[in-house]
Amino acid sequence: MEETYERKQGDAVDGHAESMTLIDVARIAGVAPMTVSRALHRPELVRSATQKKVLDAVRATGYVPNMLAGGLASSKSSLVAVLLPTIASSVFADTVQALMDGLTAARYQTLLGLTGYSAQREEEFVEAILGRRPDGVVLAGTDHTDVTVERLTRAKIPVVEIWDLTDTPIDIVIGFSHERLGEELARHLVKKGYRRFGVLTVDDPRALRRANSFIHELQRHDIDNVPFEIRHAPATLQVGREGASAVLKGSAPEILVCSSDTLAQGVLAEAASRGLKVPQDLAVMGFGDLNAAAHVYPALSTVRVDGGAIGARTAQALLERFASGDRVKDYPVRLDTGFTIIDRDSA
Amino acid sequence: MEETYERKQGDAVDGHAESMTLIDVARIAGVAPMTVSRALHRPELVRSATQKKVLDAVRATGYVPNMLAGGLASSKSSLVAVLLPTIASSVFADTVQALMDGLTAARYQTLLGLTGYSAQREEEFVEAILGRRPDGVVLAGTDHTDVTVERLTRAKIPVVEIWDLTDTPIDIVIGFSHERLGEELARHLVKKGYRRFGVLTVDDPRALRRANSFIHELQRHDIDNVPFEIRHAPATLQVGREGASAVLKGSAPEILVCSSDTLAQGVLAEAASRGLKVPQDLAVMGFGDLNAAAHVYPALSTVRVDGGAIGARTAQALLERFASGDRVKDYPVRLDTGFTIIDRDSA
DNA sequence: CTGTTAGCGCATTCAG
DNA sequence: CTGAATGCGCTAACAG
Repeated sequence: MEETYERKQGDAVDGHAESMTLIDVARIAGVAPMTVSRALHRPELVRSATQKKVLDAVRATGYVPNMLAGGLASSKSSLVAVLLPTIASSVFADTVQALMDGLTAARYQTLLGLTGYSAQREEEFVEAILGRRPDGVVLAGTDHTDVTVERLTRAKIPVVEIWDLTDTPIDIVIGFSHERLGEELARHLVKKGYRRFGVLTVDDPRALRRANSFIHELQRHDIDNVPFEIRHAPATLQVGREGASAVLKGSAPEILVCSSDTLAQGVLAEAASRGLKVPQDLAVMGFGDLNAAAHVYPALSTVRVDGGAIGARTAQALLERFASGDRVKDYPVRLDTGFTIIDRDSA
Repeated sequence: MEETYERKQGDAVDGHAESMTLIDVARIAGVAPMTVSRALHRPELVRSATQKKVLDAVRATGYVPNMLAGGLASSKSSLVAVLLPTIASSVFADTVQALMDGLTAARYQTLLGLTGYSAQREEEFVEAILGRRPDGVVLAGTDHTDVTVERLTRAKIPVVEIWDLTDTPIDIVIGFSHERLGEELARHLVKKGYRRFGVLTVDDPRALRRANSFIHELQRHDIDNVPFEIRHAPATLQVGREGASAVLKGSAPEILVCSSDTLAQGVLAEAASRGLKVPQDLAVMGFGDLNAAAHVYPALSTVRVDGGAIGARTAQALLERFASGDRVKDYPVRLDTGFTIIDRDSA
């Protein structure tokens, strides 16, 4: 019981904590290594007196469990990989925040990868990240390379595709249909009486799909030759302003539909500088309402999506899978988080 | 040489890739496990014929190296932990993007933690994250709990504190002095002739320090009782608008100094709705210029900081440390990235 | 250039 | 409730 250990107790605190191991702690606590492991991870299996000895030893040594070793031994990494195109566009900010809040509360950590809208880079990230043996993977969108899909499928871990919807998810999909959004928006605006449209979008794939289905639906209502301006992502105020200028140069739309609120705010600035009244002279439609822009610019219309809900649901879905012990897909999940058209127009 | 392995070559591709190990690959390639490891990580040490055999076997099996095991054996995780208050404020977006670009190019992966401006949460994150044995840690700011500093110091890995400056960094610090910024801005504006100020800030610690030193410097110029409005982070357009309204209720400043451009844009919206001309009736000062807002709103003044440079320098500093093999601090780095006052006022 | 031996730090599985 | 044996998958260090 009374192990003789040479270290001076007082000094142990300043010792080489980085080299402290479970065995060191066990020796100092006078118990077996396995008991230390239990005291740390499953305290209910350990007598409280033992528990105390262990915790004292942990504090004295500054021991930090090595999760590489733990993960290797248990085949559980407590890691979730998240692959996003960018965080610059802030479209994903709420989602990431909610997702990480949920995961962190359950003691999962997050490995982040920024793919820049490139399926190729996504593929490389997936390969690199799978090497960490994450317990789950979250990725934006549903367009991936075949290799990406195959690797993810093989990994036999929960995979969540977010911010989009598909009938053939890899595993779980949580988001909304960008095609349907484009269509419904077109129908809504046509019904309001608009006939002359303009479209301003960045080259984010999902934004393009919204825009294409929007324009396609307009065509079904005999509205053709819609001015269509595409700019490189990320969407900034300046891109919005310049894009508006470009659209207005060749046409005189009643309403300019933008791929994001940031773009729409840039359009607002351009309209103001031209003395155009919004929405009377030019109506402006954004997308996202993540910063509640529609509250600040009462003339601004937008399509609101709940990024936070997507993140929260994603965390929830993952945690359910983890808890169920089924690391493979036992049931498909396809969650439509929907969207809301917020219309401030007087048309 | 000619190992007899039972698996049908063609079918191996559809095999249980998740259970494939270095030994499986070695057997199929007809070499020793160590040779597979070399072929994968240090190809220059392997004859190209051997190299080919190994790569063929890797492809055939869909083998994905287990970095948990590799990290455990080599004491190198190729992981960098990044702790930020939030990504919602977008202040860090450019920084993170540049940082990750640099790290990814060098095959380091990023573990992200969102602390929400809480030193306590940061402390918990540091403990949890150190368990992964990251090769480096990046954290925002220089205000940490004693425990955080002690743990980080003990870890004996490069630590970079960013977006701030201090004379007593844990290890490396890259950013600028928020105190100096507040002072210089105050002197600049006083020199321009302003006498009636208003301050609108969110409760981000660094924003508060800028605001406090700004106000303190004003006092040295005999300007007292500056209206000072503090709102909860994150900074949104709406917070800016409401905050402006609050400040303008009790005073009539010539210039309203805001803790971010987002806030400033909200102020612009409020000014517009009140029919105030900017900057003639009310000048507005932002901070960041990360979205190049100053290009879009010519009346908006701001203090520009280069978030991307901070991220790029951070990646560079870390990679240098990694390359030098010195995991401990061999030389202190204190890099002032500076700031630029962009003044659009006609005062 | 390639193989062998040893062990990284921990958790699983059994005994007690 | 606690302990001992074993191995997770890989790489360092050496030997050839």
